Amino acid sequence: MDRLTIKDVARAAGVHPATASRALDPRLPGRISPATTERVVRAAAELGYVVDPVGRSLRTQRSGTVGVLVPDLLNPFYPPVVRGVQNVLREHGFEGLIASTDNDLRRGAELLDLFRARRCEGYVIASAGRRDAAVAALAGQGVPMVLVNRLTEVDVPSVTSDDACGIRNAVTHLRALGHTAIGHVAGPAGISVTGTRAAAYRAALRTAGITPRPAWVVRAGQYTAAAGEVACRGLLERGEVTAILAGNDMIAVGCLAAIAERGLRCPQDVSLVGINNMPLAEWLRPPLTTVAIAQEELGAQAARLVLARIVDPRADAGSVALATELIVRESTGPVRPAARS
Amino acid sequence: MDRLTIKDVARAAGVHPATASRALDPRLPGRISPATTERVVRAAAELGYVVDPVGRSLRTQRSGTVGVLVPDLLNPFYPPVVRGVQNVLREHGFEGLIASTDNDLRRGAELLDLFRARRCEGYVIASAGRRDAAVAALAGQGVPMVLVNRLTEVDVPSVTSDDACGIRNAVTHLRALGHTAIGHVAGPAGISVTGTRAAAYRAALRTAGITPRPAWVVRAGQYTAAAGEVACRGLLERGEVTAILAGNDMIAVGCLAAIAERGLRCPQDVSLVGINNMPLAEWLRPPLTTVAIAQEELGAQAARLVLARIVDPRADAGSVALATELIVRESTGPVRPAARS
DNA sequence: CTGAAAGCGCTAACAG
DNA sequence: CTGTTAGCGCTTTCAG
Repeated sequence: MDRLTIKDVARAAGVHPATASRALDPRLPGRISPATTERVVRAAAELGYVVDPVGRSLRTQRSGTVGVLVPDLLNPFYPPVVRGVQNVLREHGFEGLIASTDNDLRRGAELLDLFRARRCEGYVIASAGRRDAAVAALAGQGVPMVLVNRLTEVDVPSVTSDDACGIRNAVTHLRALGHTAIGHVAGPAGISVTGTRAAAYRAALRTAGITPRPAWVVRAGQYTAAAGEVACRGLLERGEVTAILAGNDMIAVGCLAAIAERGLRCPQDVSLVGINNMPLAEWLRPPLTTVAIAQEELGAQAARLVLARIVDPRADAGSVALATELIVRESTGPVRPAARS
Repeated sequence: MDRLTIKDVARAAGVHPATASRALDPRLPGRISPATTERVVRAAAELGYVVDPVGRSLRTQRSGTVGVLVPDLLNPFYPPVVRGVQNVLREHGFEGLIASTDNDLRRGAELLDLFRARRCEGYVIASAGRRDAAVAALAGQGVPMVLVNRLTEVDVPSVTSDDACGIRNAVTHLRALGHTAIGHVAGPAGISVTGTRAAAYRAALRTAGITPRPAWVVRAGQYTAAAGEVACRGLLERGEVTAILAGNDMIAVGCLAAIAERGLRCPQDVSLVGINNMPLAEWLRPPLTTVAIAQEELGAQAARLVLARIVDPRADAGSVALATELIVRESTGPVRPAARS
């Protein structure tokens, strides 16, 4: 009942193993007579035969496997991305090997080696640093690879969210509420989204007729609540801004803590906007206004691009930017005239 | 630079491929002369050879792969578990295939088939229903398998948290604050933890000298905030309890919403305790008192048990219950004399 | 201790 | 359209 091979199927159908193999391969249309195909398929079904991927891999030099690298599975941003990737891969008979780099480039390189050892046919990488030697090396070899969310200096096909548009909408929203002194708690340097978002923030301010001031921007050392809290304290001490755009929702959580700690209220004293729309955003007090990113779709698109490149390595998988949506909750409100202490 | 085989290593070292293979196998002590071993190892290192797991698998009939099934990767409880599993597996040269069942038994069965097709050598299953035919069938075949957190009717080695102890501590804590009318918002039926926790809740009450009343217990249809909110409303309407033990943190989030909706304050009017200590617990308003579970350790232990059973299938991997810890935050406080409506 | 040979399960290339 | 043959990369007999 356990080890069922193509030979068993062939014997049951009264044909040669090679014929059975061909009959079961849907990509060979008309190469086998309908009658034979029918007999083989029936025999396989009755016996409950499933191909041994190992034997197949050895012969075809293809593993049916894609490496998926995320910075941190514990960060609620990534599980939906992984889910999107897995679903699409499985639809196409592939399996994703999932790993977390813990935001460590060296660990990422090790994991890529591991994936290579396992003969992954392609890679979905959400953990790339702007300067990521391992990723650049792999890209240089022409291995099918798609970056998600974070880009490298080297040009590699990617799927990102259109943060610039989302941030523009957020600033417009704040401007309409009367805010003109809008701060930004940026994420750590060395990751592309940090720069993208900071630039988009400045551009959006200008578009709204506001001249950005350097004193309005502080940097969090990581995309975590703790780092966000520390950074936000610095911003609040200067007492200039009435609204804050956080680099992402985790940083926004830290901002919320810093705001409360200082005896201020959100949104009465300070309005706050996050980015990502993580599940926890709606459970915060106050529920967080945030720029939603279609995380699962991010993963799904990435998987589709990799698969396309696996099927045809020369297919130039262009990069994609997915639309974002501003989710207005209760952390943003009209500016108070007296707020500029 | 790409396809490097054992033959290449053997040639470089001037030995037969079989010899090279033996020299690189650490489990064969003294079967190969130190000099030869040295030469082969050096050659392999210089060339950058890594074994092809496919060729090895085909020969050894072992895939180096373990299937890992969780109910829902988007539920923040599971990523740490997965991480614990992966870390231990990788330390031992194994790779985990990760999949979410979306709390759907049929989907779980499909995924198990997928894993079986990929020749997984063992399984870590965190998604078992109390009556789970697919899991039971697999267990019956003597395939190495360890359940995490959720148990089935069939007896299978498992790693769980000692919820009973944690809940006892939570009730003791509430009792010390003066609460005697303590409610419970249980999770959905059909999952073992739901029953375990409900029973532990009743036992803990009795231990604290309180006679549990049926009217104090309501059931949420899922372990989600939305379901918790609906269930909790029913409990609050009766107006009997001054404290609530939620079936887990997600349900607790829902309780928080229901409490606020009713114009009550936590903890002044109603104290609340969760279970799991998910990351979001400390970001809630008020920060949630909860029973912490060592999730990563849960996964790590499970992986160790499976590996042990893979190495020696007759090893009777006993079940393990990990200690819990009550994390007291701000959602629990002294009972108000006037609180009983 | 090492070499030779065989074969894991599958499919591509080559007949027929 | 189908059978034959061969070999993917590795390890494990079996000889020596």
